Order: sequence, then structure tokens, then C-alpha cells
Amino acid sequence: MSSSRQRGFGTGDQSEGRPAKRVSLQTVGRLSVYRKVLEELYRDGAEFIHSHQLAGLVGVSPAQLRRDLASFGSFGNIARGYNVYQMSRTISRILGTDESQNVALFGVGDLGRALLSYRGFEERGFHIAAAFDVDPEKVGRVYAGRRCYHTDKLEEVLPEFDVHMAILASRPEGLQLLTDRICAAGVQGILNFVPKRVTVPAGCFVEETDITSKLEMLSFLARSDQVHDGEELESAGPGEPVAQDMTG
Amino acid sequence: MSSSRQRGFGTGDQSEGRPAKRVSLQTVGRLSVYRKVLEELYRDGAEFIHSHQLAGLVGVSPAQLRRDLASFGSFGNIARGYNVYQMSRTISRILGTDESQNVALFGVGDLGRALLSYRGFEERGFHIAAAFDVDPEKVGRVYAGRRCYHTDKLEEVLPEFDVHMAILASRPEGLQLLTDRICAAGVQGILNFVPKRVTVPAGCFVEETDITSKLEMLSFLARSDQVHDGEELESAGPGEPVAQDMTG
DNA sequence: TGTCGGCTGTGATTGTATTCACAGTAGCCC
DNA sequence: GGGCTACTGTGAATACAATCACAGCCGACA
Ligand SMILES: NC(=O)c1ccc[n+]([C@@H]2O[C@H](COP(=O)([O-])OP(=O)(O)OC[C@H]3O[C@@H](n4cnc5c(N)ncnc54)[C@H](O)[C@@H]3O)[C@@H](O)[C@H]2O)c1
Ligand SMILES: NC(=O)c1ccc[n+]([C@@H]2O[C@H](COP(=O)([O-])OP(=O)(O)OC[C@H]3O[C@@H](n4cnc5c(N)ncnc54)[C@H](O)[C@@H]3O)[C@@H](O)[C@H]2O)c1
Repeated sequence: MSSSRQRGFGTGDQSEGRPAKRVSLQTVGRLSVYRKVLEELYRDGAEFIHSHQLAGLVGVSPAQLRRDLASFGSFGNIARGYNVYQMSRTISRILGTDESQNVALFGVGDLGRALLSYRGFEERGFHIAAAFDVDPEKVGRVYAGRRCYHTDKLEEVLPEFDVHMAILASRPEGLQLLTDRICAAGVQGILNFVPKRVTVPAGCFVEETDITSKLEMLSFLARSDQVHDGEELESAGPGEPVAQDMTG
Repeated sequence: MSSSRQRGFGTGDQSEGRPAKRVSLQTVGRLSVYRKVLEELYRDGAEFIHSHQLAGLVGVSPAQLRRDLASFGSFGNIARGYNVYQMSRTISRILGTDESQNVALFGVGDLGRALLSYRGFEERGFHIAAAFDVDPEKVGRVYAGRRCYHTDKLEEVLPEFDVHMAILASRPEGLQLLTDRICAAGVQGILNFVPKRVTVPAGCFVEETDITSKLEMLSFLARSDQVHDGEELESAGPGEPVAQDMTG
């Protein structure tokens, strides 16, 4: 349900042990949030902030915040806390967004066009440099300043723009093939909006963004909350579980 | 970084211990994936499937799949495996999507219109029943069959459509106030696309969908992968960490 | 009808993320 | 300059998630 390097099928062999301690993805996700809040604080003129203050703002425990930061080294002044500006810069450097990087978009449909017009990317260090589609109506046109190329040309265009990240907003059909080509062309990170799982070679990463799945989680939470005081869902319990008998 | 019930600020007191065993959010997220794959299998005519087969298809371990399902009761025939159709239905029931439910959309901008035209919601049990905006240009118009109401009218319109879930695709300004009103009007689940954190009362849930944050994670992963063979990022280590000194 | 193979559901175990709690210290104030 | 305050960074402890491994069972097949 989240970023994954290529994973073996069936029996996922756990070997290939890397020596070094690794930072968890959840930590990285939180770093991103920290930085967002830090930038607001900086705009408001804050110079230093303590772990418990920042933690309160982003909704994590102070200990977790300190642990997250500590996994990248020890910055932070013992008595004054963390320097807002420096910490924001440092997180950018860790995330690799201290310099703007180019991204390619595949699929200029309703969603793709919304993404092309979204300003939030630029603000946080990403630039959609090129768009791709297969629809002859769209190829050659310019959307929000970006030219739309035919997907067949990706091998030429991606290096030209120095692109190493891609957003998939096309269609499920042929998605794996498209992904293979994109990875072969040097893309290392793929953000996938298409509700179809893809696999990538080692060294590449996919992040799935299944919106409907999030709605389903919310539906579950809302529903299970309703029955809390009663005794229906909660957990298994042999006496009439949620699941009806399936042995038939 | 994910769904959260209202959380205390600063010192989050950990008390209010609920007695019952609770299903983890990650389990729920995977259920959603299982169901998607099961529906494809059902369309392909499959009748029964074993945990290791389904696990292979969705990319989890067989043990985890069985554990996930077992937390809702024990279905699954020991010798034949799981009944594809029944299991799909059962998961729908668990998630609360066995009957279509109405959703409200706030903000009919580029993203909002893309969501309105998205067919994936209907296919999986969600119906955007009403849209809201504050722009006089948009209020009163019909988008993909759905009328756009003024946000001021939400207290009247939401009950009318029996809405208990909402999608936020408006603007950061006033978002908390909007959220408060939505929750007060009976909405229990909120999917938030606006890059601004909101808090909700107990019994309500928010799911954040920060696209840029996902790109940042990918950027980190791609970058850290590059230096793996070297010895730069990896982890702290006192000798010149990623973070520069911030004590100034 | 009896035997066997292979699967599920689950206790036990391992692994990982988070929290606790405190030693050590930088800054501040007098 | 010395003492006090309250914060950071981190080992230890806890909580939580994933995996292992197997008892017990079902259905197939003879
Ligand atoms: N709100 C939304 O629209 C929404 C929400 C969540 C997920 N998604 C998913 O995102 C994807 C795009 O959604 P959409 O609403 O824009 O769909 P769409 O049908 O409007 O657009 C898809 C575009 O992709 C193009 N395309 C097809 N194959 C391609 C290829 N090989 N290379 C490049 N372009 C290709 C098509 O020509 C089309 O222009 C879909 O898979 C959809 O399921 C959409
Ligand atoms: N691709 C994208 O467009 C994209 C991607 C990720 C996140 N987002 C976020 O989603 C939100 C919407 O994006 P967009 O591109 O559609 O922006 P947009 O500016 O095109 O649309 C925003 C719409 O919200 C309306 N609005 C403002 N206040 C409102 C209120 N109180 N109630 C109801 N409607 C209100 C505005 O009138 C406008 O029509 C933004 O916050 C944006 O940051 C957008």
C-alpha cells in the first residue's frame, strides 16, 4: 500500500541483507510535513522552535519528532531548540528538493490537466517539464505552458529534460509496459494515480495513490465507530462474525 | 500522515483505554486492495482462491493475508481456500461499501471537476451526490450531472442527500471552519486534498492526500538509493552528517 | 469408508516503530 | 562566573506489526 521496491512474488525471500541502518518510510513522510509547517513558521518570522511546539503543530509526539530528526544527525540547539530556517533547508536537502527537479506527466486527461495547472508542485521543488499522451488530439498541444508529446517519444524527450520522476495519470491498459519503458529511460520515482498495480526494477520506486481506497478506509472507520458502544464489529469473536459462512 | 481521530495537542494523554482489540488501519488498507483484485478474479470466472495465490497477486505474504482476514472472523474453506465472490462481498460489507453511499465535494476547481468526472468512484460504491463552491460563476451550474450548491447551504443540502462523507478540494483559507461545519452536519469521513491540516471532533476521521509529499518521498528514495554503494546518507554517523550545524 | 495432502487459522516468535525517561548541557539570569 | 532551567539526543522499555510454524481439519480420491 505504499512505496515498494520490486518485490518477489509468492515467497518473498528476505535475504540480500543490507548492512546499514535504514530510515523508515514513515519517518520520511513526516519529514515532509515538518518542512511544510516550518516554512509557514518561517514566513511568520519564527526563528527557533522546540520539539514539543512543532510536534503539537503537526500532530506527532515530541519524542517521535526528535527521533525522526536524530536519524539524520544531530542538529538542534539544546537550550533554544531547532533553528526554523536551517531545519527547513536541511530537510529539503535530505528529501532532495533543495533544487527544483523535473517531472514527466503521462496522460493529459481530466486529472492530468488538473495536475498541470497545480501550483503546489513548483512551490515545493517539482516542475512538470513535459507531458505525454497518445491521443492525436492532445499531442502537439500546449497545456499550461507545457508541450504534450507522444508517448512513443519518451525515450528521446525524458533525457532532454533531465527527468528522473514521473506521474502516471493515463489508463490501466498497457500500464506495465509503459512503466517498464519509463524506468528504462532513467526514471527512478513513479507516482501512480492509475488504479492498477505496477512493478518496477530494483532501484526504482512506485508510490500508489488510490483515492477510492482512502474513501473505503474512511467508510470503514466511520462505520466501525458507530457500533463502538454496541458490540458488533470490534474483532472476530466466534458468535456470528461480520463474515457470513462461506463454506458453501 | 494518515487517518486520525482528534488528537490532543502537545502532551497527548494516552489514557481513555478502549477495551476491545482493534483492527489496524494498514489491515483496512490492504482489505481494499484484496477486494479490487478479487473483483477482477471474479470477472475472470475464478471461484476459489488460496491465500498464497491471492497474496502473490497483491504483493503481500500469505500469512499476512490470512491474518488480515482472520481479524474479522474465520471464513475460508480449509481445503478449497476462499470463495472469491463471497470474500469480495464480505470485504465490501466490512468496509461499508456494499451499498453505494453518497459523498459531497467541496471546491469545483480543476481538481474538483476531475473528481466529478471520475468513474472509479461509482464502480466502487461511492457517489458524489452534491458539489459545493463559493464562486458565483459556479454555483447553480451542473457538472457531470451534479448540481453545484453554495457552500453556505451545506447544512440544508447534506441531510437532503444523506451524505456522511466529504471530499475537500477547495482552498486553504477558512478550511478549518468549513471542516467544522461539515462535521457538525453529520459527516464522519473527510478526504482532504488541500495541503492544510485540519482537526476533527471525536467520531470523525480525516484522510490527508498530499500529493507533493508523495513526490518528496520518492525523491528521497531515489536519491538515497543512488548513494547506497557509497556511504553518504544511510544514517547519522558523527562524521559530517547530512545536517549541517545549526547551533548558530 | 479410510487415508493422505495441503490448506487455514492461530499461538509463538521475531522484527520494527514509538514512547519513556533521563544524562548531559547550552543559555540565561543574577 | 556560577547556578538553575528546561531542552535535546538517546538507551531502555513498551507497543505494535509481520512472519513462522504447526495442529487440526476438509475434501479428494481410491
Ligand atoms: N479524478 C480523476 O479523474 C481520477 C481520480 C483518481 C484516479 N484517476 C485515474 O487517473 C487516470 C487518469 O484519469 P482521467 O480522469 O484523467 O482519465 P481520462 O480518460 O480523462 O484521461 C486519460 C488520458 O490518458 C491518455 N492515455 C492513454 N494511454 C496512454 C499512454 N500509454 N500514454 C500516455 N497517455 C495515455 C488518454 O489519451 C487520456 O488522454 C485514470 O486511470 C483514472 O482511473 C482519475
Ligand atoms: N492537481 C491539482 O489541481 C491539485 C493537486 C493536489 C492538491 N490540490 C489542492 O486541491 C485544492 C483544489 O485544487 P484546484 O486546482 O482545483 O484549485 P482551484 O483554485 O482551481 O479550485 C478551488 C475551488 O475551490 C473553491 N472554493 C474556495 N473556497 C471554498 C469554500 N469555502 N467552499 C467551497 N469551495 C470553495 C474556489 O471557488 C475554486 O473553485 C487546492 O487546495 C489545491 O492545493 C490540487
